Amino acid sequence: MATIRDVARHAGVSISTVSLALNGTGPVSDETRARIDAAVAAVRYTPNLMAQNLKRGQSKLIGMVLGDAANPFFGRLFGTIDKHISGHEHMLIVANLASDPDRELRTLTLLKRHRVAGIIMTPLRNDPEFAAHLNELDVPVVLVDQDVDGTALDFVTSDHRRGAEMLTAYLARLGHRRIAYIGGQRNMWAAERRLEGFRSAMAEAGLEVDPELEIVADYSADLAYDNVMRLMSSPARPTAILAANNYMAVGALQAVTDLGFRCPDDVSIAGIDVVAWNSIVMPRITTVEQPIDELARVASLWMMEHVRGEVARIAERRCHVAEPRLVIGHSCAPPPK
Amino acid sequence: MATIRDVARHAGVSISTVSLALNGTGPVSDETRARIDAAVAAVRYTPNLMAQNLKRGQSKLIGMVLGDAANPFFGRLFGTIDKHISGHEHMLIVANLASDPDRELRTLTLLKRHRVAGIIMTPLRNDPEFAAHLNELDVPVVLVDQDVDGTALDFVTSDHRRGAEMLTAYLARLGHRRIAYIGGQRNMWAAERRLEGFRSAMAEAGLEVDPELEIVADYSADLAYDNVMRLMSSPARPTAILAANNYMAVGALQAVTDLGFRCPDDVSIAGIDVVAWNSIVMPRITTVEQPIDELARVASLWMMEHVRGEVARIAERRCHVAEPRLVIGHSCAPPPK
DNA sequence: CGATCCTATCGAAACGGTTCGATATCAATG
DNA sequence: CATTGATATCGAACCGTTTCGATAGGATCG
Repeated sequence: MATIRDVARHAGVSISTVSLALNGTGPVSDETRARIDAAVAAVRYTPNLMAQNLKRGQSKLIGMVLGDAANPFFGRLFGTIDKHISGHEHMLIVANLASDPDRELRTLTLLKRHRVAGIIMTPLRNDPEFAAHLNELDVPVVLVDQDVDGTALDFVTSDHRRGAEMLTAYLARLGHRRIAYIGGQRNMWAAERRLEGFRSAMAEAGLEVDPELEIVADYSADLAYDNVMRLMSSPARPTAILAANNYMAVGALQAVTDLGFRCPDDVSIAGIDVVAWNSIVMPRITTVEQPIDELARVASLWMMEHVRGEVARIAERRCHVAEPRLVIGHSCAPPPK
Repeated sequence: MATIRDVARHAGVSISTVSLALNGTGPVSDETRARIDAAVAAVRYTPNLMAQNLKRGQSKLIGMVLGDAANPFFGRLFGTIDKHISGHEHMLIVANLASDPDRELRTLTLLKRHRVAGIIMTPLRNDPEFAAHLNELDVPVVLVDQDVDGTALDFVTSDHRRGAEMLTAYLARLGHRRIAYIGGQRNMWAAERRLEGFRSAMAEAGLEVDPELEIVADYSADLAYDNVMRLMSSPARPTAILAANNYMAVGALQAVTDLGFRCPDDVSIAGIDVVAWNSIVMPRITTVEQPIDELARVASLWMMEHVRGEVARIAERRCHVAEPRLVIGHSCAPPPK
């Protein structure tokens, strides 16, 4: 592969002159510039970014760590962030955790070895050991969707608590009293916020939470299916089910359908963050949507500010909390008499 | 950030010894090794991959170019490829074309500047100019899903033609004679194969294709919606609709539903590659599924063979054609009397 | 006309590693 | 005891750039 030396030789100038000409730094006569351009084309020169970055001390690479690439939420998040980032001749190194928290530390280390200019991530873990690693990483990080307690990193999220509140309050207004909640892992930040929102809205509506109806299903459709099967087979079954993410809403609807119940006639179902294909799900599920584009825009913007050194590393952490949007579908109705 | 020099100074040895010890190349006494390990921990040394790669002449980065990150097909493809690749301490630089063919060349150039060890891509363009660029790129490339005529690059795909044939034949067996086909862009490789499959299966069944019922909707849900609205409003409306991808199947079902028709009673709908949420779409759409995991596995395997130099650049191109799977749902029935 | 200042170009030193060819030490060999 | 061969370590060159300081020629100035 052609190097800058080949260009210099071909154009009959020194390599420093080639560098000056190509980067537009330093004065170069028009005639020399023309000869260099011709040489570049002749030897098919493509600057070696690894060498440039090594010399400049910073790479034009930004790490992105996704919780689960198969989930459309992350696909849209990545796509939109890529749109913003790639305009600045940067590129994204993307790693997929596949919902496995054990891969998280190893992934961060690998990204650091690549000397990425920054990392945008949706963390899975939220514990002191992980927070310590994050703090010692010495690379700008913007967290998206999930916070990590004990760090002072920029954080962009939608208001998970408020989203759960909106849906719960909506179900309560319809007259439901026995509302089941299918939640995510207990130690994950967003899951905790959603659970808080559910509980607070229940209390606000003067309703009691039956511990039997508060399920932890780890964001998995299968676990949600099994649990809803069990719940709905009990005589004290709920009249409404609130699922904390899109997968679990799918699992819940499937279980309800398989048991021969009709939704929303026999039981109402609402879900958080049911994206994309929701438009053709019958019945269309009532949901709160996360404003993914807004999250991506702010995260990219802040990351580029870090990369350009426009924000001091020690500066106070920034938080952006986006408002979720309640989308009424046809999966909720007043409870059966 | 600590360099190998810091480690050497701290351990009281030369930098070459540190390198030999850390890479396990060359003999190092146990005592020295221990001192070096201690020094690494003390100065918090992380090897600079940019420097290593520069010296070694090859990066541990593999480029991945996605047609449209928001489409779950690409999310799952990326996730599975990442699983295979990252086991070999490689990482993926991912770029999203967002269905815009104009970004394709620029993206490839940028990846080449990063000196990626190889590129896995789902191309959008299929024209001689693009093929020429690909041939001159001088980087191992594995194409997935879409071929580019005029190149001899490794190619992994599912049998698009056969998938369309299976669905068409299925509809014909149910008794449909007026079958509409909603296709993708005419110049895209996979779209052409699917169209071929539709036509061949129609001929095979002794059915005539009404040119009015062969629609090009560019893989867009909105265009499919508009076109199906028009088709179904005509007196000579079809009794079955075959959509060439998941988005268009959704658009078609939506249009049919909005017009007050019932599926499958009034009109049957089948789609290619309706993934993920299909399990709760009511009615569940009959579809052929692409074996994404198989595509990802073979593509990763071939790429790693290229990276390790196990396959000559001039070798004959390899093609892997995976068999799609017909998944019968509830969206198809015999035509109304 | 000598001093001063651009302008255009160049040589050489980095950047942070790897690796090849010394060198030094020491036990085994004939 | 001189030779040989491991074993452990080191110095220096190199990967492909950027960039700083130096140089040389020509125009401008007092």
